[in-house]
Amino acid sequence: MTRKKVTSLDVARMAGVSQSAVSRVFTEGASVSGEMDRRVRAAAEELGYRPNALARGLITGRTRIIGLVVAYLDNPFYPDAIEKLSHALQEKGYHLLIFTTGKHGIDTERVISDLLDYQVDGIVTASIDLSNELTRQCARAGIPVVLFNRGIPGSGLAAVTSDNLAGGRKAAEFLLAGGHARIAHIAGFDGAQTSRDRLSGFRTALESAGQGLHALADGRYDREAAAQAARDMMDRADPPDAIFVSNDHMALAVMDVLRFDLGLCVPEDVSIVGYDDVPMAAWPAYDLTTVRQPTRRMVDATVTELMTLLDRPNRAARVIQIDGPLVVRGSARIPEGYET
Amino acid sequence: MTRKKVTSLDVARMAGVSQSAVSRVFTEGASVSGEMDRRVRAAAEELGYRPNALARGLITGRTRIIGLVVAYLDNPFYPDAIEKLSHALQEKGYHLLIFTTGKHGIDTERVISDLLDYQVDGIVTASIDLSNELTRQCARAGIPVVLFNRGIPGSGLAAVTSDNLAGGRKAAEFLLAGGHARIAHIAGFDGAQTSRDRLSGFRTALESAGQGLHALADGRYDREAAAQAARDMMDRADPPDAIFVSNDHMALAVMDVLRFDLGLCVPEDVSIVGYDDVPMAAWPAYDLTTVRQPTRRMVDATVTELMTLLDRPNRAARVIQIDGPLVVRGSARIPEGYET
DNA sequence: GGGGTGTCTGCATACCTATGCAACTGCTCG
DNA sequence: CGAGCAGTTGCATAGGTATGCAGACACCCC
Repeated sequence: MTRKKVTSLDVARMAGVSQSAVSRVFTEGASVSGEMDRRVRAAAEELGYRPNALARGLITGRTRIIGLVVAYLDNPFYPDAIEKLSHALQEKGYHLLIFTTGKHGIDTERVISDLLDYQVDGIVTASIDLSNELTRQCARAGIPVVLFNRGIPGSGLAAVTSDNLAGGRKAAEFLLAGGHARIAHIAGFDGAQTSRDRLSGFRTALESAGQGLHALADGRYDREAAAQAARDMMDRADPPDAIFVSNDHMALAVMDVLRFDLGLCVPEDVSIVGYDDVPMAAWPAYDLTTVRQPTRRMVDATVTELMTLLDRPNRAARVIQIDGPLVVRGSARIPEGYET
Repeated sequence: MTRKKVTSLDVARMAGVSQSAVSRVFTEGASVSGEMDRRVRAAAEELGYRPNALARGLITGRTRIIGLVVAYLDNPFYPDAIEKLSHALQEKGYHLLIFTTGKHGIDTERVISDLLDYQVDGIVTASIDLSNELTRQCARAGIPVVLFNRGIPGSGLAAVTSDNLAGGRKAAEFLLAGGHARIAHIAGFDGAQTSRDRLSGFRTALESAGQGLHALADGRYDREAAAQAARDMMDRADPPDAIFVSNDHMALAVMDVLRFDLGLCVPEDVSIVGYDDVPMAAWPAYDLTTVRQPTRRMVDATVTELMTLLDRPNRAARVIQIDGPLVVRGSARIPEGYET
């Protein structure tokens, strides 16, 4: 019923040449005559032959597989990025092998083992914070790692993020220009450098304007936690008149709480600024002012860095920060002079 | 700097046993004495040995890799499903290798070739309609295929969907019970069986109530197309008073158009019913009445079917339909006697 | 004590391809 | 005309593991 697997040897026999010849025809940069090329390809076509990527990987030591380690996909920023990343890698003949960790990275250990078992050429992580243990293991195996949308300062690992410090600053300047007096922040997860940087840039800008951070809470990159944080903040004696939320995913939850739980108006009662510019931020139901993370450029940088490290494993890993604009919409009071 | 790769032979030498012994220790179901097991594992631990999945796959013919073919991830139903699918497969020692096709499946051919090159054990497709060509190639290679959230009748391929006919019917009955007189539908993509079934169940139910479909448009599973379709419908002399939209992703776009473009109220002016019950459907800004697709159960069924086909490739593929409830929220007029 | 049974182990080989090396061809150039 | 060279090709081997086969061993029971 189902045909036997067809190998390069089968093709060689049919074409009356050696197995090496077949291999060379399908190997880029090998020396093959036009005649040979024609005969082998004809035979291959007829038999339906395609080189076995595994056997190839076994011998070349390069599998053209990139491991993608990801904790969750409910923040729409990630599916979008992953789709683009997969496309970009596919262009270059690479593919993504997915490894999901628990939301709190419990089983990271096992995931890493699996990862190494598959002899992946490189690793991209997203929506996850890895332990030093992992770092060490991958370095030891000589596998390049690129952190996407996260960074671990001092780890020596390559990382691609937006310019989170600048982004936080832009949010602060915008809210200050809007004349807000009680400006709060709901952070992502205080173990994540990305979140810390956004906070740091935000706070610094507030302080240099002579204003302090009015309130601070941890939303743990989770809708429910962010919603609760917002409720708590608004429940205080002097609630904030503006909240910068560390990503859009949480910001939308905060807007829902303000409007539907507390009956407040955005931006009249409270201004909201998010981070990411996910597609939903542009939807009229939210119309969220937010700092854009240039997904495309971040993905391109990730791919470029990865390819570079594949070529030269010993080159120092780079930490790349890509600047993104503040996208002004309707969820925060618009100061004089700002274009929407 | 970076250590050499450590192989089973290295472990064997250190433990003073044969390479086969090492292999057996790491092979489930092989016969090994307790003493041997201990010695080998100790040596393996010390050297940091892990079996090479590629070499293993090459010889066993099973890679424990499942190819996932996906066209787009912007409909949040898919990221959610993929995350669950990845988890479930990981439990069983399998992993997903991603292949993205263009939104309109242009480069399906190349994708299939790549897929086969990697010797995947099985294939899952999502958000995509495959050509018969693909079907044929995979069958020929003896690789089981499971279509997720799509089905191709008569193809003989395994498929897991919700009960789309019943779902369409439920939507119709709900809208009929709500007393709507001009009931329209915005379909997904008329090449997709899933969409056709939803329409068919919907239309049949309307007709058996003596009512016809008031209007019909194709939203191509795309936000923009769906929005335009809604505008066109509402622009007619006798606009609908209810619209059943073939998935939530489009339904949310339709609600945005109605409210923000046309200044209409939902559900007072127009009732909206969606399909999927994506997380956002429950958000208060939309509060969308929708037919739930039980993602967890669909994923479980997909994994089960896949595992079964891996064991017995010749067993007939099954088409599995999983029933999901209508989740009543606030986007459609609620008839007497319905619980919210 | 011998034959049967069951458990472990090692040897040798197979899986499929890429590649170093040597041999061969046809050619140019001195 | 011979040396040298570039371009092709085949041979043989490597890459890391799983597994059939046969041998070794222990054990039991008659």
